Amino acid sequence: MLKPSAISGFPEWLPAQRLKELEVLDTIRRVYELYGYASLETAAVEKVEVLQAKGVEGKELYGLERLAAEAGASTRELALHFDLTVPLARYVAQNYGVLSFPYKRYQIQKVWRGERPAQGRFREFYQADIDVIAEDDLPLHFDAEMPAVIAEIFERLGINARIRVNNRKVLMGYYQGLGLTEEQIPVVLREVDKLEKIGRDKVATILGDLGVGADTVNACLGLAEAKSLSDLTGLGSGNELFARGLEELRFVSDSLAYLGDRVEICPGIVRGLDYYTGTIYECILPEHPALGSVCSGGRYEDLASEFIKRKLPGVGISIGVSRLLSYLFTKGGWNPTRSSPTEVLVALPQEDLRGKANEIARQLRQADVPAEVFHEPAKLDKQVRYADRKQIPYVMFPFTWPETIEVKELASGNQVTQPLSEWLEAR
RNA sequence: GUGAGUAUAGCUCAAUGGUUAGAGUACUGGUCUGUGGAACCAGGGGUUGCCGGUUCAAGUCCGGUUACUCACCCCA
Repeated sequence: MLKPSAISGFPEWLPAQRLKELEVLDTIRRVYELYGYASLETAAVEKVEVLQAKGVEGKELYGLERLAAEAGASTRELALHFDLTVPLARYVAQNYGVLSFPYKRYQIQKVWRGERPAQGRFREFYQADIDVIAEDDLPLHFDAEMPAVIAEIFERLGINARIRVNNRKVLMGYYQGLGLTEEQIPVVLREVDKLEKIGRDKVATILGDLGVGADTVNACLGLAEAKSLSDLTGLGSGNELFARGLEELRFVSDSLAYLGDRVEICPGIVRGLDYYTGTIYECILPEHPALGSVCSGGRYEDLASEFIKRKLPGVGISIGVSRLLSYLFTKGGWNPTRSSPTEVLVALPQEDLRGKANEIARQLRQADVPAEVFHEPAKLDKQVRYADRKQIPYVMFPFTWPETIEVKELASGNQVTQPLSEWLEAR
């Protein structure tokens, strides 16, 4: 017999958790659509050359091949997508002629990454992306829309989250103004990004070891520790890029003022992917910052230059749904108990009541109430216990059908006898 | 990729190198054939991850291997 075992990094939820996951996915989808984004689903598989077009390392990718592939056949052509942005770029380039721009799409799919799994970090997980792609110019309007959408989703889900916004131009301009070279900037950025995690002193030491002068180190940390727009005025040594970034950041900040402290301007955040060129986002849970970002994204100047000779700027953001759920299930106090969508269990006390039980269930379903009939005549305690275990809220008994129905509400233990139509109305 | 740890019943874990590997929990049945959560009783459930070695004797010691977990790196 094969031993069943979990594959590390490939999460599988229990029924109650999956139900919750669907709720979350539905909420995300609903809000995305409320803002006018259209759904896109792309193939799980892309050509390796497409996936690597934006400089992704091969070791992150899971290749795809037939187990019984003929000897000599090339087996390194296809791989599972590791994010949803690269497939989007390919798709937009391919369908450029028939899409209307700005193209607003959402995409909720699993992605795969060949990483070592850890708390909140998976090899297979859901991402829920939205992006807007424009031709030539993309108004800043959309940079401000991203956090608005995300904030609304978190609000509907009852999750306390903090969306942080920064701008790559601010970072690049600032560091250029300090006289750092093109080679130094990415390295310095990566270290500065650890400020919150390892503390000011350690970052200063590391930067010093990289050959950055003491004054410059202080200046780097000065930007990273800025907490608001006003902390930035007077900085930047007159650098033009910095000034433009600041302008953009101000526009976004002003547009999102109504969200209060759910969105904060945070010049310390960096984001890993280097194709971001303007606004960048990340999103943390204040109650568990160690989990890392549960949602991030940014603006890029040119989505699909590898695939098409058109300038297609975009801005997008992606929710790490699996990471978010893993947190909510373990530390976030979400302990879903409902393990079935059934709202009413129709009891089947004896075989000769089967017709009545089936009819009750049919009428419930017609009224859009998920209902199931117990699968065999059995003692009623067993049937009620079944409903209890699955947290099915109601059990109906068919004895008095069709005039009335006996309904037991499990949470309270109360039982009433009334016509089904009355029960449906009161619901 | 680097470092450390763990592996025994479906799950959580016991068992000094020594009889037939136990407990809690979960499951099934009963006490209780018109109604859940409790209690009590009974029952089923194991190639101790895998391969090899040491020993009269290995769940236990040693080597290897695989998987999993945690931290780092990085990211959603």
